[in-house]
Amino acid sequence: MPKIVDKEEKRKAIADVSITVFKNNGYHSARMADIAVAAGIGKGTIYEYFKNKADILRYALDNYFNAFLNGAVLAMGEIKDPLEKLLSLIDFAFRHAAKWEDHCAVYVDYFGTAAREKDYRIYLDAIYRDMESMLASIIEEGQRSGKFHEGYNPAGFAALLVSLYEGAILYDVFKGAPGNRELVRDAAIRLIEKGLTA
Amino acid sequence: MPKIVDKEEKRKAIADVSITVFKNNGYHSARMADIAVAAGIGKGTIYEYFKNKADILRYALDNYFNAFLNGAVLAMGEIKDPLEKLLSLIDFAFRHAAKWEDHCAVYVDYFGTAAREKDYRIYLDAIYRDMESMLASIIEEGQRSGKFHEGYNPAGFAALLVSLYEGAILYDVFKGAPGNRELVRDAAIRLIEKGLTA
Amino acid sequence: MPKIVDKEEKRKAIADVSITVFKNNGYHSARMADIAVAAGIGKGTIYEYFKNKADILRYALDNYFNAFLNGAVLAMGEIKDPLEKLLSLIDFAFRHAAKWEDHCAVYVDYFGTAAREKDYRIYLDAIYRDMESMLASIIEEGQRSGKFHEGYNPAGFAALLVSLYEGAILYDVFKGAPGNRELVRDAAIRLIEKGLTA
Amino acid sequence: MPKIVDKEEKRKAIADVSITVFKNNGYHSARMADIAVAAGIGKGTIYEYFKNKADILRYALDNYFNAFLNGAVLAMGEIKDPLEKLLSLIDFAFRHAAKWEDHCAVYVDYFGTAAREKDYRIYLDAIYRDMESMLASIIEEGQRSGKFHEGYNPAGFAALLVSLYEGAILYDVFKGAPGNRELVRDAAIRLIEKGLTA
DNA sequence: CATGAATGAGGATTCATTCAT
DNA sequence: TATGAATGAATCCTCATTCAT
Repeated sequence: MPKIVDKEEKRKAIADVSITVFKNNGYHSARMADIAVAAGIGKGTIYEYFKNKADILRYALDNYFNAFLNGAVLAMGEIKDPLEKLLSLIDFAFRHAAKWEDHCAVYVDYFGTAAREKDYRIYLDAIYRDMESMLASIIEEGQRSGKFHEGYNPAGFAALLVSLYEGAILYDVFKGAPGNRELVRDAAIRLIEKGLTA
Repeated sequence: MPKIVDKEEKRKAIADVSITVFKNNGYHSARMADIAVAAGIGKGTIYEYFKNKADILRYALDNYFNAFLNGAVLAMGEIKDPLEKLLSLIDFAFRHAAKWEDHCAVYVDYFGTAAREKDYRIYLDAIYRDMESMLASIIEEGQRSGKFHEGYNPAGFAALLVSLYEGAILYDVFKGAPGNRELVRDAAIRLIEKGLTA
Repeated sequence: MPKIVDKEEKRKAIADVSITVFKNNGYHSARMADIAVAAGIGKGTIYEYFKNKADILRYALDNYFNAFLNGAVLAMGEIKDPLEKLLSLIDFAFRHAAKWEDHCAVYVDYFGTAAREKDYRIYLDAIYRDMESMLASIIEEGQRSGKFHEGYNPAGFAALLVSLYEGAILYDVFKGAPGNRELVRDAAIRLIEKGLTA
Repeated sequence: MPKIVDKEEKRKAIADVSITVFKNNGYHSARMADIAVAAGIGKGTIYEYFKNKADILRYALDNYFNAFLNGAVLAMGEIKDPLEKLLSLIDFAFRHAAKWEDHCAVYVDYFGTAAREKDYRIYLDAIYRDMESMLASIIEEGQRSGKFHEGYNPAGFAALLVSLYEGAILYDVFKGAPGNRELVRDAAIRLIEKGLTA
């Protein structure tokens, strides 16, 4: 089934180009014509691969989220120690944000839409829930083994970690100052290490 | 003589209504007609008080930021102890976010615009810089007095705190789950207390 | 009846200011607010003196046309010789255009409107007819007395003179080059003198 | 492959229709919707061919002016005698005005705009300068050869001719009386012949 | 009389999407 | 499959005019 491969490949290519356009112009201001030009195809052709403008955004960020989830599983791997596992996850998360920088920038627009439109919301909700339960179980694990401080509510700490991550991404998107990401990451890792362990 | 109107009061009233409309529909989707209807005035009247749609957003969030900055100064007051000062600031910040819930929701859209348009960016940049330097000096103070751990880069920790705050706001906007804010806040305060102190 | 004098005086004052505004911005682009500011009165006050925007234009150019007609009669005075009479009229016409320079500039806009709207058209038509019959009778007089060349159709020559005058005004409005008016006037007078006399 | 369209042809078609609409309603009052309906196309389609409303006007009158300039050169052709050359030019000019009657009617609006907006002004200025220098050199030629009266300032006479022409066009637009154009033309030709020759 | 706050009809323009080729 | 010409719904904003004070 070579055709299908081609089709999927072109979908990805168009989505990648779109992300750049979205990043530069903003999702709302970006015109389909801009994408077509950037992708070197006709305007109509986009609609052979995507239902509409929102569909491109959705698809592109699907990839971003899937890569995160897959990468997160890989990052934790067979690590037994909960602290090590958590730190490996955090390390991966920051590397992921750096690698998918453009997607992160567009994520803000996606977020705004997602907060309002039901379908998007449900979808993003599920992702966040996944991330949080993943984190919460690590926290619980650490607390059970006596390595993490008992005072923390696992769900609350998980939500805190997600918040921190989202905030760091957004802030970096806005700032774009070189070295800022690393500064924040180092502070975060140290703080978590010192503050979470029993 | 014509009707006498408190221009500034009416500006504020329109902006307040607008924020609600922006929150519900999103800034981009919200139509000037929606605002006019919600405010119980004619479409044209809006333009007597604001140059354009963006001007309303800007004005509304100006108030939000100014209230934050003023409140932050008040929250720190005469507190000498750096930890107490920091915690008071954090406590205020979360209360501020709760009080200005609608503005927070719209803040995402503002952020997206600000990241792209020069004027907005400069303005928001200044606010962030203010917040960070405020925080960094508290950290330094704590480190000098030996109360805070020496390992932290003050600027990095300040950026982390801002990130965390922004992330918590955004996450809450998205979630909107009752009790979530408090869960995150408590975890944050405990983490900072435990992790930052020497 | 002092009130009426005041009212009429203020009408004139507003109309004069309006002509300047119309000249600078063009009739269509000029806003009632501009006129109010320029006149140092409130927007609503204009409507105490004029029915609407078009009414101001109409009134202002009424004055212009009336002054022309009155001045023309005066310029011809008791002059018996048809050539002298014609030249005196032409001389006056050019001086009138110079004196009412701003009105001339606005006249273009008026003309465009007049060409389209019935009421305006009828009015302007009457003025042109007056001017033409005035001129035609001078030509006929000159031809009867054997001083003007017989070959000219009086109505045709009158229309030519009006055309030339309108054209000179418009061209001058556009050019605005100093000395241009005089150059055209001298050429016109010489041409008419040489070409019209038998 | 999509429909193949001769862009330039369609541009011309839309512009032609627009001129009719402008003539009937006036440029300012004419709505884009009117043009679309008259052209049998969608409103949006106009913008595929023209940047905006002003662009249509500009394009249409570009054609008008270009046709004039080209026709003028043709009309003068290889004619040696300056009087003959001038009369041929005048004859052409009047025929041109008759042929482009609708454009002439719209020309008034263009003129009003051109007198105010810098870009338009520069453009129209250049055209007038061309016409005048063309005419002035004919006058000079005639004077050198002793055929034209020496008393005329060539530039002044050229400006007079242009004024007369513009005035005749405008006056005709306004009058629209049948036979008027010919009456004016005949008077003009006779006057120039008699008055200009030595 | 004078005012300017309020209004909403009106119009230019944009752009996602469709569809004939 | 690819295209881009065509479309019109959608929306911001302007400004002449009204009218309560």
